[in-house]
Amino acid sequence: MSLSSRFAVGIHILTLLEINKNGVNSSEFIASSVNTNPVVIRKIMGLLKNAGLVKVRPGVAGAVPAKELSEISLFDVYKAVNIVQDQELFGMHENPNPACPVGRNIQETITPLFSVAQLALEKALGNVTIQDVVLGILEKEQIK
Amino acid sequence: MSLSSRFAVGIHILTLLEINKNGVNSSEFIASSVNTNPVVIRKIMGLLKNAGLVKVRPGVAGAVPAKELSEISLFDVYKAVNIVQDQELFGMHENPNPACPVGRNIQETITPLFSVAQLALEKALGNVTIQDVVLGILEKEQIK
DNA sequence: TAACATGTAACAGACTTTGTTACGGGAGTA
DNA sequence: TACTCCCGTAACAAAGTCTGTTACATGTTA
Repeated sequence: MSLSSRFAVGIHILTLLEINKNGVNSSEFIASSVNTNPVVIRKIMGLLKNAGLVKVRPGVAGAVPAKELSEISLFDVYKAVNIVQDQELFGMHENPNPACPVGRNIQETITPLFSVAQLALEKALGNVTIQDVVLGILEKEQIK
Repeated sequence: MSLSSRFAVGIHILTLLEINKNGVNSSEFIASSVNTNPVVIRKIMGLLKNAGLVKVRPGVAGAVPAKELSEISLFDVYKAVNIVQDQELFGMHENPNPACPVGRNIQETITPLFSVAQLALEKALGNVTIQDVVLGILEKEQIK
């Protein structure tokens, strides 16, 4: 089971805005790089826009970053594209039996433990920026 | 989007084995505590068994832990119930365009970054044991 | 006004999870 | 042996999400 690829696509989009900064980054152009439908890109772009990561205007072709890419972390993108809610990375079974000591306490016992793990994940994502991804790609291109 | 509740159920099962260690932990009994179908429990129990965490025998009612609960971490359970594969916590879009510098490099650039985050998550899970969960539940029972 | 891009609703197909029923086969007891 | 209980597993259905598509309204520019 994997989390939605919206996250990876969001990173792809932002990275592409930089690599192709001299071109026009329309949803169609981006879609051809990601290899998907332009509507998929527009939906994700909308999420990035709501999060204040990109600027897009209806009717005007092309999106641009709303911040320095070195100030957009993978965590920002992860939050923006909404693949996981707070405290909800790990699914919980509903309505365990309140007549059982385990059933009536398991949720509040486990929740903070799950939270710690989720926060560790999110912290790791906060340590990397889109700029890092851009540099990684440029390096790989140099080598080739 | 949340990861499968099999993980939470697996923890519930192992915890219950301890709390109800003087009783017979049949799939039906456990199912009533978890509030699900016995078959769901048997399936998850099979995964725990394959991972060497519990002992169960066909035809014989009841499961018992195969190790000390202080030596079973949440990470062990997480691996056992198979909610996430290695390097696959975050979904990736397939077949990005190889004609684009971003498309042809994004996967290998992102994969190690995702890996670091996933490992941080898993490490956090490794720091907690089922015994900790058992103690947490006992504490909550004392207070009430 | 014409041409083009974004924003969004609506829907379909694919996939996974969760819950069920059904049944084969092992284990223990009378 | 016959009976009963339970685990193991296959098969299937319902529900939910993701991903991709079509269609169309709205906004912008020439």
